[in-house]
Amino acid sequence: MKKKVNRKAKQGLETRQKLIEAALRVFSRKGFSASTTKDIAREAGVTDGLIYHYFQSKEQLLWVVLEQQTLNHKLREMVDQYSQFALLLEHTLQQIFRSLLQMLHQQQAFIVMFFGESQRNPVIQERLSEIIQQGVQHLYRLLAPKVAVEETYLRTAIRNVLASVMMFFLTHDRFAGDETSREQYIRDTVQQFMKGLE
Amino acid sequence: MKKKVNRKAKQGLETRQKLIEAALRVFSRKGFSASTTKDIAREAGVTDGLIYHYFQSKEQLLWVVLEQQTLNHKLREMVDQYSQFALLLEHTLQQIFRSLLQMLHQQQAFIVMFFGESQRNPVIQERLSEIIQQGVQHLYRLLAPKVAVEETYLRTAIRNVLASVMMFFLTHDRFAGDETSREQYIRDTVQQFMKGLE
Amino acid sequence: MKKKVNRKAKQGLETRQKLIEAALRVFSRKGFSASTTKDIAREAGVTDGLIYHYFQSKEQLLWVVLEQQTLNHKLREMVDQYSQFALLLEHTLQQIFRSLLQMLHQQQAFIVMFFGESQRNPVIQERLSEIIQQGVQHLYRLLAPKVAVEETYLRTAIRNVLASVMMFFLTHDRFAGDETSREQYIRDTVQQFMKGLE
Amino acid sequence: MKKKVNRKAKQGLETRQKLIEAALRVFSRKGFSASTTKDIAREAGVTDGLIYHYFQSKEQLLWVVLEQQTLNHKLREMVDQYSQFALLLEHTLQQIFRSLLQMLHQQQAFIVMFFGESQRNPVIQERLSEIIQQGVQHLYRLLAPKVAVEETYLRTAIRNVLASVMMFFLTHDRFAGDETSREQYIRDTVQQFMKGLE
DNA sequence: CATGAATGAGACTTCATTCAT
DNA sequence: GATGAATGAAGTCTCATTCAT
Repeated sequence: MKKKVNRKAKQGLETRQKLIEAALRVFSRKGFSASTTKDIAREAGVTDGLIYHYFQSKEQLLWVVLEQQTLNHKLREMVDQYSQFALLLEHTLQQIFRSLLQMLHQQQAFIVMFFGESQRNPVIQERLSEIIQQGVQHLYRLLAPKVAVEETYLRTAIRNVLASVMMFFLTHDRFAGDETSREQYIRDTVQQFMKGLE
Repeated sequence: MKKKVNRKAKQGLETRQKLIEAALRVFSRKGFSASTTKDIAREAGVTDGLIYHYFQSKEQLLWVVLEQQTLNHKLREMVDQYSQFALLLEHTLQQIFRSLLQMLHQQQAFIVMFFGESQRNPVIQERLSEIIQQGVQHLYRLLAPKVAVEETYLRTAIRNVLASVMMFFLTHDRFAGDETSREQYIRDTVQQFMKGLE
Repeated sequence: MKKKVNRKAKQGLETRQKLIEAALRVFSRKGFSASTTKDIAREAGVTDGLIYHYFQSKEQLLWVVLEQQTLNHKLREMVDQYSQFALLLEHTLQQIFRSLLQMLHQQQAFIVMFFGESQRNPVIQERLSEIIQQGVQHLYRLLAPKVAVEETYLRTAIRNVLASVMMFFLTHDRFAGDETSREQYIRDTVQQFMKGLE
Repeated sequence: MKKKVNRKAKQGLETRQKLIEAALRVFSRKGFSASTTKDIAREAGVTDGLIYHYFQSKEQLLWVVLEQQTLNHKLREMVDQYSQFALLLEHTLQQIFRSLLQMLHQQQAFIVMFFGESQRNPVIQERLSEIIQQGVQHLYRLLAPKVAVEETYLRTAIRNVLASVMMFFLTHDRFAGDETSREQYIRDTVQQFMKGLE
């Protein structure tokens, strides 16, 4: 008896999750407005109407997708991971940015969509702001003990370098995906960043 | 008789331009997909069907809007203007970024839309890439004679700082529009940039 | 030039009117909720979407239908018409009720729908109340000079007899449409009504 | 074992009844077509699918609701009750109508719905006709021995006065529920009715 | 008996586009 | 050049109904 309920409830949650992930993919691919509920349902392998069993509207589905999104969980993991090794700070940062670019590359479309929708929805804007805040914070914890600059200045520097990396892949990396130039970019960017903190 | 035709033709061009500008505003506000031709017609103060007298489709109207867009004309003007004065390079850059932020602030919505659409349309992507390229070029011409670093390194630095400024306003400036923190940001960013070129 | 505009505007109004009349028929036949916009469009001989060129929603279309409805215009005409002849009051009333039953018969479905919707929409309720009020008023003007009873009493009597006639056809007339029993009913009802005013 | 089955069967009947009553309320509130099975299930405090365990369709549920409905059971009780006392006929009728109005007030929405559905379903129409017939019959039994008029005439009078009372509450009583005017109405209506039978 | 996930037809509505005027 | 009526495909969402558990 109990089992039955559990199994059914579990299946429900699974389907819900399937829908969220499908929505993430479709929204990323086409943008929110151009995505249709039919697209999402097909992507999730269910029928149209089921979306509305789990979500009140297409809009609310977007919110859930964005809420669940944790772009900077991975950033945190990277920071934690690489900061264990007693590397030169410069090398640590290179490693982090290398991974970051890879991650961003996978989420590229999603991020652009996120920005686009934040434009016209304050709730989403808030969420985006929050995520960026946290991303900066992760790097700040790594760097603060190791460099001797004022807090605000350091935060600005971090924010700027994150922005740069993001823009790099948004505007460049995806066109010419060649390894060499990416490595060059990372080296140069880290160098500039470090010099800026001297 | 000739005059009449001319006047009519002129009026036609005016209407066309009115439509392009209206489309720019509406696309910026809502994104391409969520904008309706009715919205655009109303914004331009004409009736529904007229768009199709001047443009083949809503899509083509977007192309025309983007083609006409010259975000970096203004950047060039700024560079030209400020580089005349024999200011410290640092002050020149501060002036430029100050103006740039102001300009970006006005075009914010449009830029986000541009990015969004570039995501799913290669032609638009190309156009965006072109514009960025040119923007970098303008600053490069200003800086190349004055700093002693390798070309690629300098270009990367410029690209990065432009990206930073852009992101700053996309994610921060619009929330807290206070003068002080903006000035602080500009000072810090220019300082980092200059240090990175030493 | 002027003519063109006029002709087009006129055609627009005609289509609008066609839609209102089609909606009246369909709503009457099926009730508001069970009527589909497709039904209405087909009944009017146009395509689906056109409804929304003229009306904001199905609901608003209902309002327009009800606003335009003037059940008691005809009652007024009857009263005016029959009261000219120097008939016995009894005969005049018989004539009026005879015509009234005929009219109600044609509008039967519409009236039931009207009642049904008034149930859950205050605006419609108001409108219904208004129409009844006016209906009573028309008969009141005819009778007041000719009978010697108190105003409230007379109004109640009129309201009652109108209600009776209405109910008669709603619950009876449509089953057994035979002439004889209808005539009998009219005679009896008028007689009761007159006696009640003595 | 037997007991268990019985208990279960009993619970089943209870649930069935709960559903019927819930359906009655929801249908009354929204009309048949605008009521959803989900509404009904929620109103009954059960889950969606259960309705289809007890009823074949939403339509059939309506039939069961209407079959179970006995508007005139109460009328009969009233007639029986009040006719025991040796009151003046006029006072008896006033009492009856007073109670009737109260009852109608409670069932108002249901009645309108009943009429509405009878419009488009012959089976329901039949049922409505039957109920009215019986209502008239109850009053006829009370009055026939006490007044000296022809049968058809008396039946018409009863039918009319019932219709009046019904319409009164449908179109008036619900707006202005004040005691005084209701009492006035009852007095006037009974008076007219009695005069009509002289 | 009871649950609620799932289906799929179809409802209302929007909107790019066409075209007669 | 300009209007706005008309089209029809497609989109979001609802809902009666089924069924595995």
